[in-house]
Amino acid sequence: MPRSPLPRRRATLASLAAELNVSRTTISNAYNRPDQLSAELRDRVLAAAKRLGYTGPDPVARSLRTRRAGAVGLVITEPLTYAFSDPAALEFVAGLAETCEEVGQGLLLVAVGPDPGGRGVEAVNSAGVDGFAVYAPAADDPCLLAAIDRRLPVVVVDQPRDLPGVSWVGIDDYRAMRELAEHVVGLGHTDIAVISMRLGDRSCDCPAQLVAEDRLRATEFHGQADRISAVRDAMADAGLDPSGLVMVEACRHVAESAAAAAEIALRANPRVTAIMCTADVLAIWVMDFLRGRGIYVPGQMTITGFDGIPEARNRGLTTVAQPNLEKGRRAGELLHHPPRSGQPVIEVLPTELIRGRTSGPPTG
Amino acid sequence: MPRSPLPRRRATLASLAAELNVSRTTISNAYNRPDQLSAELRDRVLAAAKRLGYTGPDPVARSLRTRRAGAVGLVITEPLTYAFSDPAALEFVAGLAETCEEVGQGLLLVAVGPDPGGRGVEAVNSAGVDGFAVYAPAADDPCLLAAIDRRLPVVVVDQPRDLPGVSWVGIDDYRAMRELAEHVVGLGHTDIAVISMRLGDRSCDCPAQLVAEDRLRATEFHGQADRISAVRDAMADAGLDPSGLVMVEACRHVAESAAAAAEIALRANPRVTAIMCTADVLAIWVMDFLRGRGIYVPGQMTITGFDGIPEARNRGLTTVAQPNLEKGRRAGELLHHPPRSGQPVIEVLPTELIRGRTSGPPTG
DNA sequence: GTGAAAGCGCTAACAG
DNA sequence: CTGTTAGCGCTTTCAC
Repeated sequence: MPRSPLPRRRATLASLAAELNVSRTTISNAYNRPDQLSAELRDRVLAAAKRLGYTGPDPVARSLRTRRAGAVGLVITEPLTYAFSDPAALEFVAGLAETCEEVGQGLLLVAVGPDPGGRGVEAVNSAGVDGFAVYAPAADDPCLLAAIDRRLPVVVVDQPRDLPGVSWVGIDDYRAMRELAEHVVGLGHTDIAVISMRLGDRSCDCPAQLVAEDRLRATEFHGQADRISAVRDAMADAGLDPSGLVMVEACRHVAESAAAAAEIALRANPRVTAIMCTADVLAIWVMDFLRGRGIYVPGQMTITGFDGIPEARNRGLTTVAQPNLEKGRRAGELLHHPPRSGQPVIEVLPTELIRGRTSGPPTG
Repeated sequence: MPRSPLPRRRATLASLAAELNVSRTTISNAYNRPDQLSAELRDRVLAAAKRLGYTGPDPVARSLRTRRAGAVGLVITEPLTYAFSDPAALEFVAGLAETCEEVGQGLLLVAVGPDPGGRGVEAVNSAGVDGFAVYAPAADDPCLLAAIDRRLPVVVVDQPRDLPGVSWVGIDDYRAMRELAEHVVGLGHTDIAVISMRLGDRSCDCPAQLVAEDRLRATEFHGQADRISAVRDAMADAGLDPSGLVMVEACRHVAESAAAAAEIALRANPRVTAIMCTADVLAIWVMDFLRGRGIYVPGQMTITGFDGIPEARNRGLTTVAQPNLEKGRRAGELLHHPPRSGQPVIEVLPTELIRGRTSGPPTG
């Protein structure tokens, strides 16, 4: 038998079989069913593999054959840089990653990119995965639709909630924000502003803007809308005029946008004594902005957040905590062990009101 | 032609071709080479695809055929939860992710898990990727070796640096830390401690421990060792006895471990006036610990970090900043466009000493 | 225990 | 512009 010192071409299962004069099945078994062949033969196979630089069955070919990719996909419809700047999102990813680690699956970050329409869909369609988690997309996001079309297990996180036949993991946004708003209203605030994340597509080119009634009604970000509605309802229930609520959206997920939103809110109604943000990062950015303006929290301004990220706790932010890590874990479990029934699962996680040091009664 | 209302089986390229009475090539072309067929035919194909629920060529089969997976793998040899708790690592990931986004590649987080020997290697071997970035592994980490054995483009990040034939991206740990140490020594400190990340495998069950001379020499974490050596050399050059340097390793990547390390350092030499940490997170945890002990920084204790994470800047930490995001970007570029020569690339990124508010002269 | 046969779903020449 | 021909590297019955 001629000895090939350095195989030019990558070794394959077939070439190994040829080298050893055994069938391909035997090589396959050596890797996948060690009990199906003698230990001695197996050792010979493994030795030859090492000699030829064969590192085991090609993952792609195996996936094609077994129809299992060994990874789940995570679709985040924001640019990854933004996503990575929100600890809440990060905690979710960590939770999801943990479950992947536990079951030995990979986690594929699907590169959606800034242009969601074109390449994002393509990326979703060409992801070699066994299922998708889609993180808080707009209800009409093309990537979300593409993921669903792949007909793999999908779990939608946070929003939209009402997709037929699709599993969902999230919280009760309305109830959580309602409780928080009642706390704020209960403190005696009558002039309130709410600052939300963007409510429309990414085409908006201003950093922040006032939210008109119909924009709120038409938004594809139901979670954000629910949180805003909760504030209005809490006001109405307390006998305040909900139409007085100043609504501003921070169009981009950066500090400048949040600052601009705060500025707009204060300008829209200078008597505002409480700013409720729909995310802790927003609240923190707003607080930084206020500090620059010499406005004290909570003395002159009550600030609330949403999410319960570590930094919020450190800074004593009044907020609603949601179990972000657990959300990731639940999503992972749903993906790794899809319900046999094929029925979608709706999983509402608990939230907890945290009365911090950033909320207090309004000052005359 | 019988019309199948709801195809039981997932539609394939072949079934679409049969349905339309065209060849498989034509279908393939409709997706991959739109210019190779008439617009009219292409529309018919796409329409039929939609009708049959065909979302385009199966990514796995395509990968097998084209020999390109469309994703790069990121191997982090720490449990993902730890990795996600270090902003420096996160920035690296963000940079890498950005480049993936730009070229439309996926980013596969390879689930190494807590047990690196067994399943970790398996995970690396079964990752369907076109290349690996391996983040700061021990020089003898089995996953690192496995990644290299896959014979795909590999770029090692931070350490180990001297792997033959493997690209590397990182900084000059020795020089960076040397400069920082000279700053500290220059302030007049003579009793110095250094707290490093773990230097051995994960089997150590204490939260922190003193580092013996031979452990330092034998560690597989060359980057950490270089940083420690730099401190000693700076001391020696200033006429101090480097053997007086208290060396402690925080065995786990958590606050408790850092606190324990600080405690050990202070007990080993109560006259210590400067604690140099090999990571900003360590420094921050140590500062939190000191605050609890009522020890003021920098009045009673000088603290330095390493990495230049945002929180370090916010807190005025004296540290060495390294371009973490850029590191991720460079790694990504190397993976997406491997040098045609096949020659490995060694990329040393610049660092910058940041004199913050946590270092000052020692108090008598 | 081991081997032979039959594809998984797709793309890349190369003819027409 | 369209079709034919050959696999990519592997797993999996099913016989032997």
